[in-house]
Amino acid sequence: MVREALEEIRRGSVEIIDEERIEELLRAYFEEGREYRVKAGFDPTAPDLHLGHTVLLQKLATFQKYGGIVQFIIGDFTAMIGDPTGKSETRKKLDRETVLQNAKSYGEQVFKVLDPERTEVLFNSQWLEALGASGLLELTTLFSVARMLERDDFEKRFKAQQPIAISEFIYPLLQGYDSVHLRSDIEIGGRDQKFNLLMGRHLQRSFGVGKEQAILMMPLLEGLDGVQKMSKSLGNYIGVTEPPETMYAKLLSISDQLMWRYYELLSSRSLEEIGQMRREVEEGRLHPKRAKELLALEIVERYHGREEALRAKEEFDRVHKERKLPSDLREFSLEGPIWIAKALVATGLEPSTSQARRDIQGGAVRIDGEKVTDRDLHLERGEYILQVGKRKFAKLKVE
RNA sequence: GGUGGGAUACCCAAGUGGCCAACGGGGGCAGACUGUAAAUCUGCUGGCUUUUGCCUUCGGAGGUUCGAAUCCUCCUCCCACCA
Repeated sequence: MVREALEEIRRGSVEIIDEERIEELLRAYFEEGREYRVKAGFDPTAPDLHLGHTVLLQKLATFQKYGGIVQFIIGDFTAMIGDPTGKSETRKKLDRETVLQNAKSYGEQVFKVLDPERTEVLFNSQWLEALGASGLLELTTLFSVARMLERDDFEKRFKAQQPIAISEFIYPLLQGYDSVHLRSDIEIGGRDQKFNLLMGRHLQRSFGVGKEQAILMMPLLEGLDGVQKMSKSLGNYIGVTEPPETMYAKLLSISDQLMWRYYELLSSRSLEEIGQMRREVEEGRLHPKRAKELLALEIVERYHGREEALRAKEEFDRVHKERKLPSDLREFSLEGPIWIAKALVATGLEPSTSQARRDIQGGAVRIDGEKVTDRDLHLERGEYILQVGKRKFAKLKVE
């Protein structure tokens, strides 16, 4: 039992510090039903969770299966500092109302993965405000500048003679203090969080609050491009609130190589099963696209349910396999006669008439399936199906 | 605080009076090939009632000039070395 659970917990992780502690906690749970606390921190800004975040959430959910109570921390206080990522700046404190609103929105997204019954949502301003200047001062005596400078990005910036605000030194201390205050048994975070996570252990030791937390680090999920980490600003993400069709299509567009990565980090299939599939694909007994479909179905189902997932697949196949029109064609009605480039902009298929002209020139535009070659084409009264590239369609009625 | 260097399109980066809507690379979009995969090859990559035309853009504001990303003045920001 313990071994199996541990195996599942280990899956996909980059590094675990003090694995014995986790084993201990699991044993205590299986033998005496004793629960334990697993902490993870999140940004208080408006959440728009994508699959990258869910890697962490799913790991938390695994812990919930085996006796873990998740301490879901919304870092509304620490956000004022801004985690030192090198280029970050001090951020403004969000007002209470916004924070609460964001928290609510978090809940809506997070509980598709987490069990609400086994989750405590906490705001760290609650105890960090109370800490006060003297408390903060005391915290700062527990760690040296030299050790602080060991942190990767601090070290780099220091060597490169780039500025480091003193407040940035405070960030890890506060995050670590969260663990002291909450008596966390385990903290999980991204690989990039190692220093901060270790701070939790250090401070727990300093404060003598019992055994130090174990640490589990998860990798950052690569985005759709397969290279950079998934992030909203890079536009290579799949949001958990995106419609099923979009999710499905995005998942099918990832590379075959990346698919296995997603399988490992996002699928709930066992590693054996995944390994089996992979062998079959390599031996040519299973089409890679089929494997990708299964992955896409599983993930879409998680956020939208079985029916929606199947519908998304059907829709996708209809458009891309059978080359038929999507079922939910957006319809527009315009005064005619109208210049084709204008029509494309009006229907939102193109951002500008200049771009439209270029795409027509490049052979990317079709009307009723026929490639448009005349850039000056005008549409007369009638109904048309406009298409740009492979995926953008609109129905246009010219009056 | 002193001295020097820099700011160009999504990013990097050329360009030092007209040939510049601005070389090249990355990224992105599209086409071919496919499985809307990858790889590869090709085209495009400021906007405009319609393009061998017009308008806007080279940190900001003025100025010189027939003409400026390029020259001058002031301002803002960044970097390096020194203190």
